[in-house]
This record gives sequence, C-alpha cells and structure tokens, in this order.
Amino acid sequence: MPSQPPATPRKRPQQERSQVTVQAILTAAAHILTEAGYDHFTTNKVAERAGVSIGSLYQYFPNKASLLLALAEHHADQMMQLAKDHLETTGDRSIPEVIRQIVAAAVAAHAVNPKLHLVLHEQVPHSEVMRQFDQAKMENLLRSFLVQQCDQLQPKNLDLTVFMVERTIRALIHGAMTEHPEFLQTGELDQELTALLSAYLLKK
Amino acid sequence: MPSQPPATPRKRPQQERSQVTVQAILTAAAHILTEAGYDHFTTNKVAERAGVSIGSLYQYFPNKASLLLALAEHHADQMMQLAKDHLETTGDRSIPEVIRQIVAAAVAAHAVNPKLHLVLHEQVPHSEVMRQFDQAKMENLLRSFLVQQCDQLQPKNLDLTVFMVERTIRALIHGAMTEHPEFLQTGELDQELTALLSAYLLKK
Amino acid sequence: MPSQPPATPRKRPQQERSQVTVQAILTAAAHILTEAGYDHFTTNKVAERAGVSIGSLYQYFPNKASLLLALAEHHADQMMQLAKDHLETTGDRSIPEVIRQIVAAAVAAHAVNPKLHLVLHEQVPHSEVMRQFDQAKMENLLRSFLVQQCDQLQPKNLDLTVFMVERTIRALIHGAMTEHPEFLQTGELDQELTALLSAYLLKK
Amino acid sequence: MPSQPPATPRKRPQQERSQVTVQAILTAAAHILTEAGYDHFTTNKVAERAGVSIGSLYQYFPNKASLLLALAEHHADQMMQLAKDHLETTGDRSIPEVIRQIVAAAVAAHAVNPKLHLVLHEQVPHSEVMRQFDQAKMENLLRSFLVQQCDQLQPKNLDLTVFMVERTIRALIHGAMTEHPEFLQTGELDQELTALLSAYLLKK
DNA sequence: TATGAATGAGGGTTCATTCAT
DNA sequence: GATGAATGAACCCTCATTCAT
Repeated sequence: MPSQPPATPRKRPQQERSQVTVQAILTAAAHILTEAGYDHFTTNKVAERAGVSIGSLYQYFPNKASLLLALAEHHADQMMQLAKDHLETTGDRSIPEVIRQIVAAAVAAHAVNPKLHLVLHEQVPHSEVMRQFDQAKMENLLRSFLVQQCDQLQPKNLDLTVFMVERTIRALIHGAMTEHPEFLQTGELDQELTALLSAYLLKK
Repeated sequence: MPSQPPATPRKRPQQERSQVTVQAILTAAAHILTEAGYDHFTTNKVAERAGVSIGSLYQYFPNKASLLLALAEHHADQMMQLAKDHLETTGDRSIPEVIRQIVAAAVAAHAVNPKLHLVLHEQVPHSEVMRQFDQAKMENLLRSFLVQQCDQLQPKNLDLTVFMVERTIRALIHGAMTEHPEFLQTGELDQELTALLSAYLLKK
Repeated sequence: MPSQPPATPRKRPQQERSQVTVQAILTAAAHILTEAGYDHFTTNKVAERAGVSIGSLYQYFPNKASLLLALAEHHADQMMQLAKDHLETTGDRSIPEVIRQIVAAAVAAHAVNPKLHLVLHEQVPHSEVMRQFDQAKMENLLRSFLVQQCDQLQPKNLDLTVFMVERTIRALIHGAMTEHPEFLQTGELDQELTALLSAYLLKK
Repeated sequence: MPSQPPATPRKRPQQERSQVTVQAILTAAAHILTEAGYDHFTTNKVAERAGVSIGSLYQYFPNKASLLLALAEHHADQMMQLAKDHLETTGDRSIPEVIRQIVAAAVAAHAVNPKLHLVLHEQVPHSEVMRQFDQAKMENLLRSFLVQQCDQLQPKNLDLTVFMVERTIRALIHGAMTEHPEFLQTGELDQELTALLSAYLLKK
C-alpha cells in the first residue's frame, strides 16, 4: 500500500480573491472531468482552463488527490442540500410514505450533476475515497430521519438497517443512471425502490 | 471520449509453452494488484514478477488495458463457476428458499478472491468496464434461475426485477466486504438480504 | 558513426525451395513498403506476409538492412534491364537523338515500380545506400553508351560529364514523379530534359 | 498512410529564458545529428546535450518530428538568407551572367552547414518533408529572380522552367557534396552547371 | 531446415510537482 | 501572491534479433 500524501486543502482562503480562484479551479476541474473524462484530467489542464497558473493551483491544493477530494466533497454537499430540502418533515407518516420521501430525495440528489457523479464513481481510480462523502452524509441523514420518523420501527440493529437501506438506494439509483435511464424517467425506479424498502422495513 | 485500442488478446498461443506464459502473467498480475494496489500495477512489474520478459507480455496482451480485462474476465468466470455450483436446482421451493439459495451463491462467489475483487472494482480507473463481466453473467444466471424456479412469480417486467435483485445483492455484498466485514462473518448479511428480497418478491 | 553489420545476404540459396522462400520474402517486403510505408516495415510483418516464420527470414537475411538492400538491388536490376532494352544501339546518330533515347530509357526504367522507388528513396532512413545501386549501374550504362555513340564527343573529363548527365536525369525524373506527375504524362519532361542535355553536350 | 501528429511548436515562449532553452535544444539537435547521425538522434540525448530536461524539450516541441522539422526550417532559412545576399541585383545582365550568379548563390547556401544538410536529406526517414523547406523557398526566389532579370526570357511555362532549373541545381550540388567534393573545391561544378543551364535557357 | 516463443535494450512521451523570478 | 518555465522519474510499448524445440 502506498503512503498517501495529506489530501486536505492546504489553506483555507480567507481573502475574497482567493475564494474566487478556488472556485474557478473547482469549476474547471468539474468541466474537464465531465467533458473529457478522468484520462484527460491533469492539473495543468485544470489550471489552464481555470485561467490560473499551475503554481496558483498548487497554492490551494497540495496535490492532485486533494483537488479531486475537494471536488467530491463539494459535490456531496450539493447533493445533501438538495436531499434535505426534500425531507422537510411534516408530522408522522406511515413507513411507505417515509420511504417514498427518502427515495425521492435520493433521486433528486443524484440529479445535481449526474455526469460528474458518474465520472467520480466510475473513472476516478480510488472511487472508494470518493464514495466516503456521499455515503457518510447520506447515512447520517438517513439514520436521523429513520429514528425520528419511524417510532414504530425498533430495529435491533440500527446500523445494519441504515447500511442496508442506504446502500440499496444508492446502488439502484446509480445502476439506473448507468444502464437503465428509462427506469428513472418513467418513475418506475422510485416506485419499485419504495416497494422494496417498504416491504423490508414493515416486516421488522 | 478517447477511443480505446482493441483490448482482446493479441494471439492465441499455439504451443504449450505459451499457455504457461500467459498463466504466469495473469497470476503475477493478480498478485501485484492485490498486494501492491493498482498504483503499482505496471506492465514491467507484472512481467518481472511473472519471470517473463516485457516483450512476452505484449505478445499476448496488446496493452495494459487488455491485461486488466483478461484478469477481470477470468475472475468473473471463476465467480460464476462457484455460483453455479451453489445453484444446483432440486425441485420446487418457496421463494424465500430460492432467494436464500441465490444470496448464498452470490456470497460464495464473492469469496473467490475478495482482495482482487475489491481492487478491480475500487482502484482500477474504469471500473465500469470491469463490472461488465460480473454483471452480465450474474444477470443471465439470475434471470434463468428466477424464471425456472418461481413459476408463481409473474413479474410484469422481468428485466426490472432482475435489475433490482442483481444490483441489490451485489451492492450489499460489496458494501459489506468493504465496510462491514462482520456482517458477512456472522451471517447477518445473508439473512437480511434474504429477508429484503423475499419481502419484495412475495409482494409481486 | 555507428558500425554497420554485414549487409550482404547470408547465403546464396541453392535449392529451389529456398529460392521460393527468398522470393516470397522480397515480394512481401515490397508490398509492405509500398502499401504501408517504411514506418510499418518490420521484419516480423514481412515474414508474416510472406507466409514464412521470422526465423526463416533471418536465415536468408542476416538483418533488416540486408533485406532492404536486397530489395533495392533487385529493383535496380529490374530498372537496368528495362533501360538496356531501350538502348539497343542501331548505328550512329546525332547527339540529340542519343540523348532522347537515353532520357526515354531512364523514364521507362523509373516506371518499373514507381511506388517502391519513391519509398526506397524518400522514406527509408539511409537513402544514400539505396541510391548506390541505381546510380552505379546507371552511370556505367551511361558512360559506355556515351563513349560508344558519340565519337564527336571528346570531353576532357568523362567522369564529370557522366556525373552531370546522370544526376540531372535522375533528379528531374524523380522530382517529376513526386511533384509534377503531369510533366511525365504529357511528355513535357522528356522533351525538356532532352533539350537541356542536348544543349549542354553540343556545346562541348 | 499513418496520420501524423501536429508538428508545430507547442507554445510560443514568453519569457526570455525560454528562448535560450529553445536555442539550446536546436543547437544540441544539430550537433547530435551531424556528429552521431540520425541513428543516435533521440529526444533524450538531445535534451541531455542541451543541458535541459526532457520535459523542457517536450514543452516546446510536441514530438520528435516537430524538432526535426524546426531544425530543417531553421536551416532552410539560413540557406535562404545567404542565397539572397548573393543575389543583390545590379542592373541588367546576360543570361549566362545571371545563371552564374544563381549557381554561385546556391553553392554558397549549401555551405552553411553541409554536414547537417546531408544528414537531413539522406539519413532522416522522411526526407521528403525536410526537402519541402529548401525547395519551396528556393523556387520562389528563383522564380522572382528569373522573371525580374531575364526579360528576354519568355518561357511558355514558367513553372516548368523553374522546376527544371531548381531541381537541377540542387541535385548537382547535393551530388557533388556527397560523391565529388573535388568538383566543388575546384569550381568545376559552378562552371559546368552554369554552362548547362545557360545553354538550356538561351535556346528558349 | 523451419518454427515461433522469448528477449530486452531502449525509445518517445507524460504529467505531477517545484521554485526562481 | 502569482507566474510559468523547468524538472525528471517513470511509464507504456516496439521491434530487431536469438535460440530451444
């Protein structure tokens, strides 16, 4: 196993100009990734497209991995924001209702930037790392939502349930995006996913 | 999108000697991938580890991608073989029974070479391509098994069902391998997965 | 300057089968050169196209250069044969007449295999070596013809004259083949070349 | 026919430092070509000899061919400059006078860097490409000079005449450089070439 | 004699990263 | 801070040639 360099942004830009630069870099990175694919994603190209010198890029991102990571995190944040907007809790509801809502939120979240999402998870070498963000945030949201909304749900093992639900949702949405976009457009996926998870949770 | 070079083996070895060479290369490739990770997976290292010249490697694999592909295909074949061994059909059974058997087969298949499996799917750049093999073969097996075993199952859309089941099984096993090995060892995953899919299919 | 390996055919094939093999190799070499260019001219490809093992190729040609050389020599021989056929001397004639005949012979000779001729002289790395053949043989032919036919011609320096005439003819035919094929087809080149050389020789 | 990559310089250097680097590379390239021959002309050796990293070489020359091309162009430019210096027109003169001047200019031009010239035209694989530069520039110069100086010259076909004269001059100088350096040193070549072309043009 | 598997030096090229200006 | 020229380790891959069978 190779030793990884520190992959956190080198400095938190505090001046406005820096913020602009960082944003330009991230935007350029996303563009290149979605338009040209990971194979053409080089730090020099990103800097050029961002209208910034390669030196400046390395001022804010200590290495390539940290840039990718920041992008993944930023993307996950956006997904989370959208998901949360869909989950405004309004009183108690049945489990199918809750599940339907969660599924809808997840589907909506995946629509933020589908191309980037796919490249990040399919082409980037260490997709494991990319997944951390989506996953951790999704799980937290899901856990709190499940606990809060489903008081009739008393799973012996909350972790196991969250794992099952979170993974299933993400895998099926991801799979549909890749191989069966028609399932997404017709709404079949939402329905089937809701059915799958409702049946599962109701039997608990 | 860059155009990919042909990734099929360059020549069918005609002498016995060649077969040995090809095997040595594949074995070495698997070793390096599992022991050092994709970052250290170079064609020269593979050849060296195989005790073969780099020229010999390129005699049988026109480029790096084709070597990876051959490895993935070989691995998928092994998984399928094991899965099939678990699915010897013996008369009619209930859906939960059938599902339990399928899940067990999938779990067993993933135990063929877990390290290699994970590297192939997480570290290798175009994991999409790697997935093709597992997936296509799994889906076929699953489809025929479902049709054959569950005559009470009349899904309006077999494709959709196969998609749901196949993706779910693979995602959860894969996820457990990565993040919750304990779920696999205790058998919790088998149970829960069976419960999940049985509930789903029974409601059809 | 790198030291050159011996570049003469390794053995004179004496059995019929060998002759066939050598011919097959030379033919294949010519095909590849004219169809794919020197960049794709590899000994392995030649052997394959000749339907012969690479080992057999090296049995008759000790290295790549010797193969190229044999090809060049063979081609030069063919050119010479054709040129000679055009130069059947029939009594005394005027210098313009003689020159016209020589030019016609040279043009005809260049039509033997124009594609191969060009590749040999433009793409092959050490065109100097390739040129030796055409040149030496052409010069000899020309010298003897000039001496024999033009007794009114008493150049102080026969070598210089032969050099001037031979080089000029070859350069202009070659140039026309490459850049002005129309000059060849209309016969303009023959005419102009004859005019050029006649004027030159008559003033001697 | 293989498709060629773009062979134009990759970036226009903006700092003075770069100009120095580019010059160093070109100089090193010329040295290696003339001293060791094309067989030893590798990009790594050129960079090393230039005291520059291989990366820097590729910053300014996208590939090996472009370096060769730049060298050929640079060399052609130098030849042209020298030729022009010899062709300062001073009033009307006779055709032999004009021809003598042109021949002298061409001979002088070939003396700029004879070794490099020969390697470029004999050893480099696609000498056709190298020739483009010399040739095109020479032809233009020659055409304008002929038109301007020889108003008594009314060739039906200027293109044909330029072709004849340009090719002949270049071939004979080149040939003399390669095989008969003595013709150049004694001035015999100048004389004979002038005689050849004068006789030709006067008969028009 | 013929085969073709095996060799391996060495080539062209990339790209993450540094650092003098 | 910003720039961009410079770096160089390392990679993928080719192909002339050898030699065991």
